[in-house]
Amino acid sequence: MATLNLPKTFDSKAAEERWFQTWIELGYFTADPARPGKAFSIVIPPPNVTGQLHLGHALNVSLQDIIVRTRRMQGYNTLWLPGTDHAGIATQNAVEKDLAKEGKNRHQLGRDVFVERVWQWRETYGDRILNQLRRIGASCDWSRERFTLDPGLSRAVTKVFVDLYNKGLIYRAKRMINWCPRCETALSDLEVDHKDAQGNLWYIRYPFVDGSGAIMIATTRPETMLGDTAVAVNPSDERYREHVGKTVHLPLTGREIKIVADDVIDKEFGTGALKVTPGHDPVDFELGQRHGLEQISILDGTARMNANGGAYRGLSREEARKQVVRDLESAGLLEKVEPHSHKVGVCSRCDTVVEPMLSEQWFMRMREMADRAIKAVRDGDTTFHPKFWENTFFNWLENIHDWCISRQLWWGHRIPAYRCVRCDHLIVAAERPARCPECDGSDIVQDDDVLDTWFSSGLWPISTLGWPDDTPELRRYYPTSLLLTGFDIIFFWVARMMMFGLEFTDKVPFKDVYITPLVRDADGKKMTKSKGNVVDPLDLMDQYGADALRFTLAQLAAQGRDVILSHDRFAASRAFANKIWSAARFLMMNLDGAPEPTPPVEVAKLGLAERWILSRLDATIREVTRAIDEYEFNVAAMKLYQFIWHEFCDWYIELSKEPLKAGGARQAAARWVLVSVFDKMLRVLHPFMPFVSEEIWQVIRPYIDEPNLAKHLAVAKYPEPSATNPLSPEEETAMQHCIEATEAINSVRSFLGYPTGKRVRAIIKPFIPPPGAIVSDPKSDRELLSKEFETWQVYAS
RNA sequence: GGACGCAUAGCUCAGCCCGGUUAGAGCGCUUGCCUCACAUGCAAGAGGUCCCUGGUUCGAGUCCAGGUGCGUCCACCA
Repeated sequence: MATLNLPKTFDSKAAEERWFQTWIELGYFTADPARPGKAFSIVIPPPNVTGQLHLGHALNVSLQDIIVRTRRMQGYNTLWLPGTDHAGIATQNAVEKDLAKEGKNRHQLGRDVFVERVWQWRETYGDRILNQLRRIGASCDWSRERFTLDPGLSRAVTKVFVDLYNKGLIYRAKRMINWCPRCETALSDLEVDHKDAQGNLWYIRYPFVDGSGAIMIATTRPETMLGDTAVAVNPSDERYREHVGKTVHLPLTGREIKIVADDVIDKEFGTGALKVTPGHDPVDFELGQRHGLEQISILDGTARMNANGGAYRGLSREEARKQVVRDLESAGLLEKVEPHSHKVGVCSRCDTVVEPMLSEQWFMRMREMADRAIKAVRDGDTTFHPKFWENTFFNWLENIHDWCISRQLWWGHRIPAYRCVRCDHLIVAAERPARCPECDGSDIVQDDDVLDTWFSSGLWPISTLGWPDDTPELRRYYPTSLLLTGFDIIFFWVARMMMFGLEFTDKVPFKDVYITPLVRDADGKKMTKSKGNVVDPLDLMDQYGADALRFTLAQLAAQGRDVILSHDRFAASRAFANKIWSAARFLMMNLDGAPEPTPPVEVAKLGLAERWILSRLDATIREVTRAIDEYEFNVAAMKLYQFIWHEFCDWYIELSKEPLKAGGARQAAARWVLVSVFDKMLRVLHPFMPFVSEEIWQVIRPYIDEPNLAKHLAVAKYPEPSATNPLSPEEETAMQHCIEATEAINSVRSFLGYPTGKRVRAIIKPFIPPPGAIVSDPKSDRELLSKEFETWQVYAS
C-alpha cells in the first residue's frame, strides 16, 4: 500500500496558482496556425478595458473555456484570442468622474491632455480584468492579447470607414439624433434606454391670428413650444377640419405658425392637436419634412436654452419648463394640467434624459448589410443556440435604421475625415492629405469626432486576426467556430460583426452563436451596482475555489433566459471537488506504487462490478461529449456529477474494497479499473474543473499505462467512448438487484435503529455474482435478500 | 403596439425538441451515524393537482389550441 501523503482536503488556491502558471509556461494555450489539426477558434467578447470582473464575465469565460479545453484535448488546432475593448463612452465617463474628484473637467485639460490621462488610466487598470479572467482558468492564447485601439486594429477601422464611405454606405447628414446633454455627444438608438416617468400633460391654447378663438394642444414638454413651427391635426378629424390652413399665434413669442393636417396624428390623444417642434422631436421632424416646416433648435449641447429661446435663454430644460408654464398661466393660455405617465429616453451610460436634437453627424446605411446578415442566418451559415434568439436577431435587423456612428467624445477612433479650411472640401482618407485636392490649400483639419465604440468591436473577429492583411491566422482560424456572449449585446455587437464580416470577407464571422443567460441575484433581480446586490466572482473564488465557480455556472447555464444565483450551489460544487479529492486519496492508499498494467485479464473476464463501472464510464463520456457538442453545459455537468459521486464513489469504490483486500488477480483487476476509470473521468472533468482535476491527475499519473502520456491533463487526450456497452441486459439486471438489495438492507437496519452506511455495502458481496455465474433470476435474489433481512432481525432482537 | 421567454418538491432548477417504468437533482427539512477515501461526509426518509381549460393519442409534465400569472426585448403616441 502506498504511503498516503495527500492532505485531507483539496487546497484550491495552491492548485490554481501552480497549474495555471505551469500551463502558461509550457505554452499549452499558444496557437500555431502551422500546426496540424482541424481548427477551432473563438475570439473572446472583449471586456471593457477598465472593467471589473462580474458574474456575467465569469459565466461567459467559464463556458468558453469548457469548450476550448475540450476541443484542445480532442486534438483540434485551438485558438482562443483574448483582449479588451477601449469602450469609448464608458471609459471616458469613468475618467471624467475621476477628474471630477479633483474638481476638474475634461475641457479644462484639453483634448490631448485628457486623452493622455485616459491612456494612463488604461495603464493602471487595463490588466486587471484580464488577470481576473486568468484566475478563472481561461485558457486563452495570452500571447495574442489585443486591444481595440492597437495600431493594427485601428488600421482596420480606418480602412472600413474609408471603404464604406467610398461605397456610399457611410455618409454625413443633418438628422434628428439622440443627444446626451451630460456626455455632450450623439448616441445611437441602442444607447438610449426608455424609462417610465411620471410627468404632466399640459393643455395650452394657441390663439388664431384672426381672433376667432384658439386651438388647444396637449403636450408633455411645454418648454419646446419655443421651437414650434406648426400645429398638426388629423385630416379626418371633424373637430379641426375647418381650421386646417389657418394661422395661430405661438404664445410667449407671438410668432405665427400654420395648422397642418397629417395622418400620424392620433385623434384620441390629448386634444387631437399636436404642437410641432421639428427641431426637438423625431415625429415632429418627420412631419416637418413632409410639410416643409422650418426647424428651430432652441437648446444647446448642454440642453440650455440658446438664443432662439428668447427671454428664456440660458435656462436649463427644467427651469425653462417651469418658467414657460408660469408665463402661460399668467397669460391665461394654460387650460389645465393632467398627470401623465409616459416613457422618457435616457442615456444608457449616465441616465441623463436624452434630448432629440437636429445635428450633423456621420451615419452608416444599414439596409443592404442587414439583409445579408439575415440571409446568412436563414441559410444556416450561422446558427444561434438557443435557436429562438434568431427571431430577436431578425426582428431588429428587419426594422433597422441607419446607424449614427459619430460621437462627440475624445476617447476612441478619430474619424478619418478631413476638411480644407480654405475651401471647406471634405476628404475621407486613410492618411491625412498634405494638400486639398480641390484648392491645393495646405491647411487641413481632421474631423473632431470619434467613432461609436461598437464600430471597432464590430470588426473584432477579423481585425484581431490581422485583417486587412492576408495573415496565416485569418486563413486558418476565420471564420471562427463559436461566439459565446450575452443576449444584451446581440444588436450592439453580434449583428454588427455579422454585417461587417459579410461585407468585408464575404464570410460569416462565426458558425455558431451561443447566447448565455443573464445572471441575476437570488431574488431574480438584475445585478447592478446601484442595487448593491452584485455578487463578486472574486469573492466566490476565494470562498469556494475557481473550479467550484466554473462548475456551478456550467450547471446553471441551462438554455433559458436567466441564471438565478444560489449560494448553496457553490458550496455543493466545492464539496464535489473535495469528494473527488478524497476519492483520489482512496486510490493512493490502495495502489502499490507501480504503474497499473493494461487490463490484467481481458475486460470481458472482469467481475460484474468492474464491467459495470466501465460501462457507466463509457456512457458518461458519450453523454458529456454529446452535451458539450450541443452546448448543453448543464447536462454535461450533471452527468459528470452523477457518475463521479453516485456511481464511481458511492458504488464502485465500495465494491472495490473487498477485491482490493483479497490480493492476487482480483486485487490487480480492481486496481487497474480504479486507475483507468479515474483517469478517464478526470479527463472528461478537466474542462469543467481544470484545477482539481490536474492536481489529482498528477498524483495518479505514475499509475497510468499509456504510451506518450501527456505531462499535464490540460493537454492529455480526450477519451473516446467505446462503441459497445460491455454489459448484457442480464448483467444490468443483476447489478440493479445488487444495488436494490443493499438499499433494502440499509432500509431495514435504519428502521431497526442499527447503524447504516457504507460498511453495509460490503454485505452485498454475496449478491455480486462472480464472472460466468450471472444471477439473473429475480426470485432467487429475493430469497437471498429475505434471508439477509432475517439475519438482521435476529441480530436486532 | 409588436415579439420572445418562463411557470415541475419549501427554495433554485433539470426533464419537453424526439409522448411510454414508480417525474429527477442540488440545497433545505426529519431520523440515525465521527463506519479504516471523504462530517465539504455516510445512510434512511418526508415532500409534487408537473399553472388552468380543452384537444390529439391506447397513453400527455412532454405535442396542439386557448387562457392566466411573472419576466424581458423592441417600438416616434405628443
